[in-house]
This record gives sequence, C-alpha cells and structure tokens, in this order.
Amino acid sequence: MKRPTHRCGSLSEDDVGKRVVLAGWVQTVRDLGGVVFVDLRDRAGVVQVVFNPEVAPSAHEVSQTVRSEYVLQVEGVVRRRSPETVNPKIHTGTIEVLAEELEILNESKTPPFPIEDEIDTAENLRLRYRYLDLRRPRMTRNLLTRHRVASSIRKYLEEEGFVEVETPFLTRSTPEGARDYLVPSRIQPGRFYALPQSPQLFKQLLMVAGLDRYYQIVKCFRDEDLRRDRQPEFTQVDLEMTFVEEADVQALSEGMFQRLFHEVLGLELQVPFPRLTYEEALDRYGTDKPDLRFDLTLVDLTEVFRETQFQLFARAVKEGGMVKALPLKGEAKMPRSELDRMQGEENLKRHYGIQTGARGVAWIKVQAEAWQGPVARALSPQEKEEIQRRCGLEPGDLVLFVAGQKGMVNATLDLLRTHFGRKLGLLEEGTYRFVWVTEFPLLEYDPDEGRYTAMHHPFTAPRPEDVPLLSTEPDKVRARAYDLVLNGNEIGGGSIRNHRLDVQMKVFQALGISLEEAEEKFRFLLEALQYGAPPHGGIAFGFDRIVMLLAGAETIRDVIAFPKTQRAACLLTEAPAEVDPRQLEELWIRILPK
RNA sequence: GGGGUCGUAGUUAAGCCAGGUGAUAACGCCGGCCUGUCACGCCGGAGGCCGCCGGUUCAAAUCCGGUCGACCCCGCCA
Repeated sequence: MKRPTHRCGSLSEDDVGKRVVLAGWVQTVRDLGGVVFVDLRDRAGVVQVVFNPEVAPSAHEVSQTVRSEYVLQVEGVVRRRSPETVNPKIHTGTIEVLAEELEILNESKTPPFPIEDEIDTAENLRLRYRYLDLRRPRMTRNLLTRHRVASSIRKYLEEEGFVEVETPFLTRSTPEGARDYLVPSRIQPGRFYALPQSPQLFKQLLMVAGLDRYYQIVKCFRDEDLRRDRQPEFTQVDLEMTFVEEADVQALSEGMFQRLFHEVLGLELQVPFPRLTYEEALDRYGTDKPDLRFDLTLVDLTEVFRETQFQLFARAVKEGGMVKALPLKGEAKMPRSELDRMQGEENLKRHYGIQTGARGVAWIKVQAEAWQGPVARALSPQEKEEIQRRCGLEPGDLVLFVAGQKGMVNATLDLLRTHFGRKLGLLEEGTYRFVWVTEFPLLEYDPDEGRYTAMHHPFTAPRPEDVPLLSTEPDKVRARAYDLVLNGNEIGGGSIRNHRLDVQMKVFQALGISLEEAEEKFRFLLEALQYGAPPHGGIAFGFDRIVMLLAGAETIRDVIAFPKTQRAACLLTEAPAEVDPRQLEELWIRILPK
C-alpha cells in the first residue's frame, strides 16, 4: 500500500498536473461500458476518478468490479475538466483524477443505508451502524466542528492563564443533585465509587490549593432520563478562578464565546451579553431560559383582575395564583378552530404538547369596533382599558390568557410563546441570542422532601446582604449564581462559591443537612475551607449543547460520536449488557429478582 | 412513573379505519448492454414469518390484548 499524498476532497485546481495517490471509499460508480467514473470519498469530501480503458486497461478492468463503500487506492494525475463536464455541485467539480493504477484495499457489504446527507433512515439503524453513519459528510463535519470548538476553547483558556487539571472519575457519591452512576469496589466489599456529576468539589479544592485558574473539558455522568439535549454521559467545559466576582467569570466567558464564534462560525459577537434577573426572566418569558430570538413577552395582569367579575380569573387571583397574557400582534385573524384547540387539557396535550395542568387558554380578539371572544363579554370597560394599556394592544391583535398557580401559568405561557414564536415565523434563523440569567434563588422548596434544596448546588454563595434571611425566609435568599442561555438553551451555569466555613455551614443548615451529615459527607471540603480557602467562583458549560447549536444539529446525539438511546442503551455495542456471574461475585453483588 | 408518535423487502413509504385476489411502489441490490457520466441511461431479475407472542374469526399486515424496540414531551436532570 502506498501512502496517500492528498485527501480526495482537498484537491483543487492548484493540483492540476500533479501525480497523486488517493485512498478513500467509493461513493458512487458510474460504469458507462467503456469509461468508468468513481466518486471517491474521504473525510474532506469527494473527487471524481476516471478509469479509461485506453489509458490504463488493467485499472479499468478492476474498476468494473468496484461497489459502494469499497476501499480503494488510486494513483493518477489531476487534470482540469473540460468546461461542459464541470460539476458545480461538488467542491472538486472543476477537476478529476485520471487513474493509472487501482488497488482494492477492501471490499464492503452493501451498506444498510446510503452514505449521504439527506437520508430518512430510522435513527436506531444509524446508531447500530454508527461507523457508517459517521461517514456521512454532515456527521463527519459535526465531529470536526466539535474538535474545532474544543481546540478554540483550549487555546483561549490557556492564553488566559488557565491550567488543565484532571480530576478523578472514581469518586464518592455526594447527596443532592442527580442520581449517581455507581461503581462497585472489588477491594472493599459493599462500598461504591460514584462517577462525577461534575468535578465541582475537586475544582474548589484546586482553588484552595492555589492553582488560581483551572479548566477541564471533561465527561460528567448523571443517571437521569434522556432528552433530545441530554445524555447520561456528557461533556462539560469546567472552569474555576480565585479572587473573582460574578462579573469576572461572565466577562471571561463572553471572551471565550467571542473567540469561539469568530473562529468556528466567522461571526462577531457583541459583548457584554444582556442580563436578566431570574425574576425578570420568569415575569417576561415564563422561564429561566428564554429564547430571545423573538421578542414576544408576557404581561402580568394579576392586579387588573383582583376585583374582576370574571369568575375564572377572580378565583385564580383569590387562590394566590396569577393571570398572565401573551399578546400576539396582528393575530386576531387566527381561526376559531385553532383557538378551540387550546381548550381542555386533552387538546393542549394533543396539539401543543402542553402537560402543565393548564385546563385552557382564554383569548380575546381586539377589533376596531369591539373585542371578541367569550372572555371579552365578562370584562368591565376599566379592565379592558387597563389590559389594552399594559399589553399595548391595537386593533387586529390577539391576546391569550392563562390563569392559575404561578408555576403552571408560566410553564404554559412559555410553551405557547415558543410555539407561536416559531409558528408565526418570528424566529430569525442563524441568529444567536445570548443572555445571562442572574440572581437565582439560592434554595427552592421541595414538597416531596418537605425541605429546601439547592437550586444550583449546595456550595453556591448567597448574596452577602441576604445571609441573615437564611434562617428566617430561606426562599428569599438570592444566590450569587448565573446561567448562560443561548437561543432558549441553558448552555452554562456557575456561581461564586462559599469560601468561608461559617457561611457554608449556614447554607447546609438551611438545606436541613445536619452537622453530623455535613461532617460525614463533606469532611474534606469543610476542612479545606479552614486552611486559607480563597474567594473563588467559576462556571461549567454544556459542551455538547454548544456544539449542537454551532453545528445546527437537531439533537445532541448528532454531535456525539457514540451516543445512547433514550433508554440509555448503546445500539452499537449493546451496552448495558449482562456480565459473567464470576464478575459479580468478585464485586460481592447479587442481582435481585424483578 | 406518566402522555404521545412510530414499527410492512436492504432503505423509505402505501395498504390497516370498513378482515378475503399472487402484499404495492420508489430507491438500493444482482445480471446484461452502453466511452463523458455525476440522481448516468436502457433491458431483465431477485428480495417479505407485515417487530414479537397470544386471542377473536371459516379467514388477520388489517380487529383485540400483551410484549419488545426507536423517537418526542412531562416528571426527573443541584
């Protein structure tokens, strides 16, 4: 076998006249009886190879036996195509390689699906033959994009003085957070390691160690249910810095994305990114990860309806809930049939995928002469005036209302806002809208557990002025936490951490973690905080999600070489699999019957 | 744990609601012809336990029950 001198897809008119050796896979064969054309593909693209019986009889003869996905080595001369045979559809369409020698390096079975971008093949088949799926140019490109993103981030962080430090995968399970993946210890029967959900505590310890600026592009593991943008093992860009406050981490992050977008997409990002507090985000968008590519905003009308005669709204307000509206400019033309599809839980689920507990969506059509819709009749003139003012309504507008408990109202309107943002074509493709969401609550009440849990994680620092509230009104305490949201996707989150033992202990106390429990689970951290722990903070980015957005992929799976299915299985290797009973015995594990 | 969509040649789909004739098409595959194609073309051909198990029926791809698998969503994901 000779070494290839060029990549097929990288040849250009600059190479005309050169003698080249290529190796690649057969994309297509066009056997015209005399002359045979083979499109040869490698990771860079395809080039047309010509086998002419008058030029190279033996190569031509072999070329007639070639099939899809055979692996070939071709030696020949690059030449310019005559004008009428140029193919503008491929990058190398102005040239071709006139073959002189051909060797079949390997044959191939007929692939189960075509190796090309526009296929309509079931994903499970693609996953089972992932190595073939990854030969498709789009998938190859996704992996190359992933590599470039990682490379760009590494360069940036290194230039900013960050040190890459590896942290253990075999570590201990800590309470709070996601379900752990456990690894049994053979040497210590009955004990288990946990795979890290993130290197959180280790990076904090590295700050205590004085490393000052740490980063890692690292796998994390969470045993939770999968989604389009969630995998049980995923990659984080994890970083931590000492002697910083929120703004420092944010500015560093903005610089990272500026560079990334410049290098990978050729786009210049405007910084600083806009900021929204958690409260503003929920108020205006109904979610803490708003998609700012369209500027539909929600309007809180709870106060307008405090004394209303309209019973549905009145009851919601009286029961401590809220009434919020989503005004839609110029949508009074929306057909009644569509509005009817928003009535009843069953309809909302079926037509909008809304399963928030909302029973229906009230609506008003604003017309020049009168307001239309069942709700309109029940409203007083003052109420109408107030709604018009707050929503900025003009004739031709449509207003959707949801009333009830706060969480349900926001969740429902978030989904409706996103639905109509897309459906009404308000979404500019190819735009990237970043936003920082700040001032998250430190804690949230978990009715199932009957206690407060950390919204971000238990090591997040409260805002200093809120510390006294920890023991009195825990849900009013704001955290020094921040999320980075891009086009409605949470792509990163971080915080300033507790570097002082007394504050950390107060947070544990608010979380209902006893002194004994804290000692047992976090002894190493609590000790470290007593040996000169510097103020520090950081952030972790969802690397796969970032690549997904940059690559324009529909799912995180399309930017991961070997992803898992929704049931957390690898269809290629058939993991998870049963193991030999002797392996279990060594690990002191017995499987319970179902 | 829950809601939804889907499963028929290698692939993608039609047929299923209203059970009954050799289960249909396109692409792919195989063979033949063809010296400038690039969605090559033309001629011919092969290919199916209709996901699996069970039930109803004279008769099941079609109706019913279960099961397995893929995807989307809710819960969950600090």
